[in-house]
Amino acid sequence: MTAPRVRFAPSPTGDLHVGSVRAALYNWLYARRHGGTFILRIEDTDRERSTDASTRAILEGMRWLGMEPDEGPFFQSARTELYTRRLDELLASGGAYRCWCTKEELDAKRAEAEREKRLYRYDGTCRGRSHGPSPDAPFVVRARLPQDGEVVIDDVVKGRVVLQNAQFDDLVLARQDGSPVYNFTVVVDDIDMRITHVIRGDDHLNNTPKQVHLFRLLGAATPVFAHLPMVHGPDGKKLSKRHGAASILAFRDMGYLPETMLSFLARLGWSHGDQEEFSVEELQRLFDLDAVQAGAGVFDHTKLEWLNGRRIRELAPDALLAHARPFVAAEHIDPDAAWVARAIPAVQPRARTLVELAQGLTMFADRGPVAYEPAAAEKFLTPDARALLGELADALAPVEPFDAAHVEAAFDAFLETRALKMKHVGQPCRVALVGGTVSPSLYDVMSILGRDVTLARLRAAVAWTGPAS
RNA sequence: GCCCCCAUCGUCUAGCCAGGUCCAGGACAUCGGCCUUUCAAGCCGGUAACACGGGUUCGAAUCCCGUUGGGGGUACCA
Repeated sequence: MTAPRVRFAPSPTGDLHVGSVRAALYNWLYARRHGGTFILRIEDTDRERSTDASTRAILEGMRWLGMEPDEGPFFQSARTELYTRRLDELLASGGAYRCWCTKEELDAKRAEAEREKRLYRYDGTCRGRSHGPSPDAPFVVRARLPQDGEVVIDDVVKGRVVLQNAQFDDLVLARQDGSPVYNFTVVVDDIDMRITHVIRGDDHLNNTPKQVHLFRLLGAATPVFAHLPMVHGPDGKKLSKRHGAASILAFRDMGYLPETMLSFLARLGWSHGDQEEFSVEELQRLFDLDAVQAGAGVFDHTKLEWLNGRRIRELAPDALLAHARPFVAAEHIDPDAAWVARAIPAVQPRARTLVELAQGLTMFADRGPVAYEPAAAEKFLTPDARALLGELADALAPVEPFDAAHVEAAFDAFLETRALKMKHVGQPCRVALVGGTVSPSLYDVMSILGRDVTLARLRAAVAWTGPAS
């Protein structure tokens, strides 16, 4: 087999959808797996709906995920000359013809067909016409498609699909203003770019027979087709914003790692035995089309979180911090502060997203008096406990160096001399230090806070006088 | 309406192509337990599925047909 050439061909009409990203991923992985070429093509033939912002979002999303194209990005809007040339060829060969039917006439016929509950197809009025009602009458260009017989598509994931030609219109190739239409530009470009495998969402399956005819009309061999199942939300409908998030950049902003998205999306609709987590390198080595699922899958946000948590725990603290910098800054914490580096390992096993990681850091920031959670303070900062905290502070004051191991030793000694158990001091101490009942290990908390802040917070608790009101 | 696609635990899936090794395996979630200074993490265990109906076969989750359900398409959108 010669090296495959595949493409991701999004239209820049909105956010980069995770379903699209998965299609891009499968193309990219297929290319990597088989030593092929991955091409990015922006299908912006619809001038009305295409936006620069959307193009930027596509490029940004692809870069974030590390899926850089080997060729491109190509913009269809810059390739009109090619389309015009191929259109002229088709017109000359009879593969296409001019159609002077007006939109109004066609709409009327369509409405009539609907009224009579007939299947509407273009009736071929202009198939045999050589000229219009007047020399300057506007026209569209239509493909001359076979009216009987069938097309067979041997789809890699869907299997053998047979469609009757009688169902297809003579589709429009170019609009009245001469601009080419999607189904035509796709085929022209797939030929021009020597695409060998068309891997895309199965919402395009119905377009495929028309495109197969265009390949033939243009004298080209058809590529291999692989139609991927859709990605649905929990309600079984196509995933969209109403399900929370559907844009890849939204997931980035929620604190998911790019590797998490790649591993998760790859696994949604594809599998390799029972393996649940994949590195990018493994995906590139293992991925193939034969293990792609035929049925649609539901995007399971919960499992994504679990996977991201796993990934966060695996990362080296400094690598994790590198990913988390913008999220840390968003919590008004300087990512370069020395204590941040100390705190990362402590909050790391508790975070499922980078947002949670950054939030977990806030309890260590020195921002004046600790704000106690009312219920926690009331329950644990009893007079007895507060007295103990004062003594604890005195016991801890001389610890040197003030790291987790030495703090723990001093803490144990304190407990022993007072014949106390951790459960008597633990939670009061935690509330004094971070304001609530949940935190990393106390020894870690204290060493991260440092001697001064630790002692200050402990002594502040001693002076606490009950609920403010 | 018509056309096309799909169908294993709540969810992602293994098994299906080459029928028996499957009273269906893994993972997320959930429930219970262990660990434990809290919360996580980790470990152990439980609940939970072959959509339905017909065939074919000694034997079907696996093959065939139908039904039902879901999704997609039906543009001078992509």
